Amino acid sequence: MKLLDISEVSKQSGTAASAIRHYEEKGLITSVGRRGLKRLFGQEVLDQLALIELGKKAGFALDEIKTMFGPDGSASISRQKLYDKADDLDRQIDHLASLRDMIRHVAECPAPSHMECPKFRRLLRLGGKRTPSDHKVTRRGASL
Amino acid sequence: MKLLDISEVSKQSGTAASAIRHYEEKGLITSVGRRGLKRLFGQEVLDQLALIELGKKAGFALDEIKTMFGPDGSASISRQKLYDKADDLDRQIDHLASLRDMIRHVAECPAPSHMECPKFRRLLRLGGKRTPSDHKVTRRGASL
DNA sequence: ACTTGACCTCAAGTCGACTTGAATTTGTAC
DNA sequence: GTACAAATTCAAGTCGACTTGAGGTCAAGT
Repeated sequence: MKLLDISEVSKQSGTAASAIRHYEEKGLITSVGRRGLKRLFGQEVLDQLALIELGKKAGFALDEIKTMFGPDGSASISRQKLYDKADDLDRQIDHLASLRDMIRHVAECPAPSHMECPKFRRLLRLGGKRTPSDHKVTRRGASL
Repeated sequence: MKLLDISEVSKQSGTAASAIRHYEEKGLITSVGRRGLKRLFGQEVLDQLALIELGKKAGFALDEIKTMFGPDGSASISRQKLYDKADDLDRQIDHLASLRDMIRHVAECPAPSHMECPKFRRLLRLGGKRTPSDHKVTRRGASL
C-alpha cells in the first residue's frame, strides 16, 4: 500500500497540515512511521479525515469524535452511547429546521415587525422547546 | 408594560446574567433604562433571547444573529441574504442527517471494521461531498 | 559539498462567547 | 442610618481547535 506524506494527505483531504498534526497529537489519527523526520500515513487516513470533517460539521468536539469511532475507525463505544448521539442529532436537526423555517418566513412575511406576526411567534416557541412527539421529516432528497 | 430587572430576565429566559450583559454590549439586545445602576428590560427581550438561543443552536455567530434580525427584532437584512442562510441551513441539516445515519449504522452493523462495510463508506462519501460554495469552514456550524 | 525547500518541534497567539473576580454603587429592609 | 443583597464596571481568564512563528533537521538535486 502506498504511503503518503503530510502534504499529500493535506492536498487530497483538503485539511491543513497543521490540523493533521494536531489530530495526530490528539490521537484521532496515527501516522504509520517516518522517513527521516517526515510523517508517513497510510491511505486509510483519508477516510478518517473525512469522518472527522463530517463530525465537525455536525458540531461534535474532537474528543467526542475520537470516542465515537476508535483510533482505527472501529466502534469501541457502547451502542447506547451511539444511539444517544443519534438522538442528539435528531434534536439538533429539529432546531435547524425551525430556524430555517423562521428565516424563510422572515424573508417573506409582510408584517411590520416579526414579533407581531403570530406565525413567527409560533415558530419561535416551537424552536425553543422540545416536543418529544413531533418527528419531522427534515431531510431533503436521498433516503437511507 | 412591566419592566424586568436582569435577574428576572435571567430566570425567565434561562440565560446567565453575564451573558445578558454581554449581548447588550454586543448590541443584540437593549435595556430600556436604569433604576440607579440596574438595567431594566422590556418584556420583548425574552423573545429576543429566545431568538438568540435558537440562532446559537443553529450554529450562528452572535454577529450573524445580530445582522439577521435587527436590534428591534425587525429584518433589516436583504431577502437574498436570508434565503442564502436558509440554504446554508438545509445543507447543514443534510450533514447532520448523514452523520446520524452513519452513527445509527455503526451501532448496528456487524462488520468487523466499519471501513470495510460498503454501506458505511457510501454514507461517508455522501456526507463528505463538497458543495461548490463550501470553502474553509472555520467555525463550528454554518459558514457565511 | 552545499543549497533548497519541505517538514519537524514547541511555545505562544487567536477568535468567539462567555465567565470569573475584584472593587464599587445602590435600593430596600430593619 | 446602617447593613445587606444584588447589581454594576472593567480586566483578565477559559476553552476548543487550530494557526503562526522561530529555529532546527534532513533527503535530494545541482
